[in-house]
Amino acid sequence: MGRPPCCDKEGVKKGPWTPEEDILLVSYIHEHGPGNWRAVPTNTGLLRCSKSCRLRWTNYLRPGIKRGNFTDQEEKIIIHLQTLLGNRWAAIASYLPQRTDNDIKNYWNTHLKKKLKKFQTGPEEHTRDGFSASQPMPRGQWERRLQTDIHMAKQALRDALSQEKQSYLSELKSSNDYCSNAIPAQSSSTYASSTENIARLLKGWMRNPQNPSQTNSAMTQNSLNRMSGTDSVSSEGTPSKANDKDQHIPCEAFDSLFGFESFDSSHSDTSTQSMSPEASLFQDESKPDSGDLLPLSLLEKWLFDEGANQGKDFLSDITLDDSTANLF
DNA sequence: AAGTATTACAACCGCACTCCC
DNA sequence: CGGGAGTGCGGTTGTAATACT
Repeated sequence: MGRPPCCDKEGVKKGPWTPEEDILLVSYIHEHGPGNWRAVPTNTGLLRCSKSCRLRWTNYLRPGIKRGNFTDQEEKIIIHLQTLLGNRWAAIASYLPQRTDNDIKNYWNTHLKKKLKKFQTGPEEHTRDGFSASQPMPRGQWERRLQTDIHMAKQALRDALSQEKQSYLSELKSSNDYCSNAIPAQSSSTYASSTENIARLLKGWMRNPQNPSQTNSAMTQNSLNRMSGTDSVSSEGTPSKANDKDQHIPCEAFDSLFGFESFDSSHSDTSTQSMSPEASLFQDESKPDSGDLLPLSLLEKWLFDEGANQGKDFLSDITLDDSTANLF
């Protein structure tokens, strides 16, 4: 007898989430916290399977998610880690706390794969020592590999870190001003946390609740995104341009609606200490160490930690450049 | 301007793993 | 210890948006 489906196939809605569903889900999680996904559809009245709810939360609604373009820095890190870990997107994502594994996976499949192919005109995709990305090694094996390869990882990542640190830091700094200031014009990479997603979503939704094109179930996620940005209409009714999409988004919109402080990653530099309990809860639920640490320093910390585990000679191996060293 | 191809990404599916009874 | 439930993860698909002809 096979395993029963995670939910009844009948009466379960599929496809893009509507703003109403998002709001239901977010408010439920706000109240009860994430987890026990099985109970979510029942308790919220959502006609979604528990899995779908979890996915929606972890991939889109969860606080601290950075969306939009990947920076060169992130690209390099992903490439390095993919080389080391294979398609272990969750593992890779854990070193890019603001990105979801799904996001990274998509980005790899749509961008990086092609990019690498351009450079690797050779036969099989990479295979440093015979392991192909399409044939990931067993877990125990790759962990052992990872340990033995830590030196190489360190080297590769250090290269990426030292090259990109400055630009990355300035970018992070910019993103930290997100709520209080307009997003910098140079920001081709959009930082749209779930807070903004929902806030914008609500803004548009409440402004035009009768607009069937925006509120009915046919509304797609993409249209949601547009509502939150490209296609959004300012309070004066002037359509905003795509490039303006991240400007002046008040985090307070969401806060006031749900009654808790913004758990947006843009406030992450203030750390969970200053967060509301709810926000902390969300942060805790998020990926390990998510949000509160610079992804970059997280990575470096990882390197150091790994190094510490590897043995004392590891650290002596590291010759960080000045800018990197100053981080600590 | 219209049709077609390509790209991007949200969401789904199914297997694997962990935990609890 | 075994089995079931819940969850995590990676691969894949569907479709809207965009680019190209």
